[in-house]
Amino acid sequence: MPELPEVEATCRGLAPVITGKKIAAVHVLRALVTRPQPPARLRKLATGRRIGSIERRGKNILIQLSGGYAIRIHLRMTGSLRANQPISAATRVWFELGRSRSLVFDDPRALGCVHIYSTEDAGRVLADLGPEPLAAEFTRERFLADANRSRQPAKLFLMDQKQVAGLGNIYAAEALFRAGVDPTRPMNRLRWPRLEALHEAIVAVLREAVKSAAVAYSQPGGFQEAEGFHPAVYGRAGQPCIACGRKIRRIEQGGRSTYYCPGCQK
DNA sequence: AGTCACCTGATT
DNA sequence: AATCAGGTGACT
Repeated sequence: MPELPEVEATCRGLAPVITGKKIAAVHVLRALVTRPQPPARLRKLATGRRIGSIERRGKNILIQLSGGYAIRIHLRMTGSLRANQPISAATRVWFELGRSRSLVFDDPRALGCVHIYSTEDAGRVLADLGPEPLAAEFTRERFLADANRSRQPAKLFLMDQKQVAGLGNIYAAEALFRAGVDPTRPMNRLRWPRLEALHEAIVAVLREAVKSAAVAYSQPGGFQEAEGFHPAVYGRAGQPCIACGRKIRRIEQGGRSTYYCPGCQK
């Protein structure tokens, strides 16, 4: 599930709950998720430190700790991070925060990861990420310049974390639909009005999604059903386009599904 | 630039 | 039994 909006909602939801808490103990139930770092490293380096902040960078979660260390968590496809939840079969790592408080990383597929770095190393690890689409650095000018430099198909460009940080399969497809851009179109062949529309669509789609994700995250069950976000194209192959009525198509790009409207996206 | 491997669970 | 999944890094 998690793309930028869900990760953002996770951080916002957790910040007031875990900031300032001290990590009393670390339990790594699945060594897989700390790989290639040994689980003992996380245990040793995190235990006893205090949580200074929790922030998002792209789809990464960064938990800054006292003493110049940071935990980086990536939820990948099926990870989730919640406070004061009972551990389950899907729990891979959990942190005791004292007074029976906890921070629990669940991930049924175990594709996600939990690493600990010195603050400088954390910076290096995240250095390759492109601009934050919801920050001031994501200007039209920068987007235009980056687009002109790339021959990638538009959908793959949007999902490339080095180009824009945080978009995944759903919101990339939704932004392209909203801007009327053919997902297979090479980025450097897009011209100004369309490119500006795409820039705006990215920001608008993500802003809306962050709002509904924040609501969904505050629900007891997590993100699950309570979602207020209804995709216009994602997952709707064969169904009529909400704008023109033509059938939504599904194609494959980079080994993943792309959904788009052949009428609206040229 | 394209394909695969990493994992597991849900759906066909 | 086979296919699919909202992500990414390491291969060719």
